[in-house]
Amino acid sequence: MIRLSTKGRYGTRLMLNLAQHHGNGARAIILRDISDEEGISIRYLEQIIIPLKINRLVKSIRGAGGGYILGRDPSDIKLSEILHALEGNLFLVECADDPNYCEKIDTCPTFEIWKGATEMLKAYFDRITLKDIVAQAEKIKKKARAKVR
Amino acid sequence: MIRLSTKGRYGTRLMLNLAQHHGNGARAIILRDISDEEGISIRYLEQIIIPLKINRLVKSIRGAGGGYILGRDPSDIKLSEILHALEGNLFLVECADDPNYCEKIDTCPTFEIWKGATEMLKAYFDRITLKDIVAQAEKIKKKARAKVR
DNA sequence: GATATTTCAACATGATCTTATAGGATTTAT
DNA sequence: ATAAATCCTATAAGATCATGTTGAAATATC
Repeated sequence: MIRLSTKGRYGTRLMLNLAQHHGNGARAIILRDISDEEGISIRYLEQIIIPLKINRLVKSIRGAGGGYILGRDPSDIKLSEILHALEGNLFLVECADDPNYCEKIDTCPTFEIWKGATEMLKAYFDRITLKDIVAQAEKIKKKARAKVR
Repeated sequence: MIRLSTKGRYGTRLMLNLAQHHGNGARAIILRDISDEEGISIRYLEQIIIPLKINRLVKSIRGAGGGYILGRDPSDIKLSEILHALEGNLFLVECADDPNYCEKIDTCPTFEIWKGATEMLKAYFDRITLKDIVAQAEKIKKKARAKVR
């Protein structure tokens, strides 16, 4: 299967949630709230946020009144960075990542194909920032409200 | 991880191998030979070839002297078809495939992003035929020979 | 200083998927 | 009849996914 893992999907929603609460001195967000809003267990969120913290995409504030905030402005965080932190690298095949993975790499007719697909995917996720996703969310919300009226 | 499974990779090499032996009344290829050439166990190849057979990308000939041949001409077999047979759908996320997978789908700001990536991947694999991969393999072989001289 | 809140860390567990191997049944050319 | 193949089913190791448990460390607030 070519499938984005739950880590990547849940982590993106986690970051989106933080981005939506981001801005002018807003307080830190606790995982409990994200868990409730996104329907993901706290335990799993705790695991997912570790690589995001290591890659400085989020900052943690310990103790009472603590929580998490974005490490940078949403306009400065690319989706490719989020996925890279969570999924390791985005390579579709092992051999595009590790040259020693397969000794046939120099004569493999399929190598270039997988590599090309990988680069295309990466470029796609490079073009999308957290700010874009927040805007997309706003758009959807507006549409939903318009429908109700 | 976004990763192509071994089924997809091995299956593509299997099909490439058949394509390289394809043409004017060539006899059927047995898995034993593909196993030796590609370094993949026969038992595993047997499993991989089942969906290829179901999707009529290969034809099987049972009994002694039997083996496998391509179901159609290499120029008429798209890589996307091979991967679709082996990987189910190429959808990067479950929800792009199954509308009932997640009830938030209508309001999910990330849905369109994953869907877009999926469509881009599919279009990429749609443009590549088995014939193209055979040509690529020829090119690599020529280069290797030139190097030796 | 005591308490409550929250992150942080190290495991453990079960479910499911992926990867790979194995044994034997069936079909067919010779 | 025999040998050469595909075909079918089972199974096991390992990885991933998701939750749970226990508790330590940090910090705001009373």
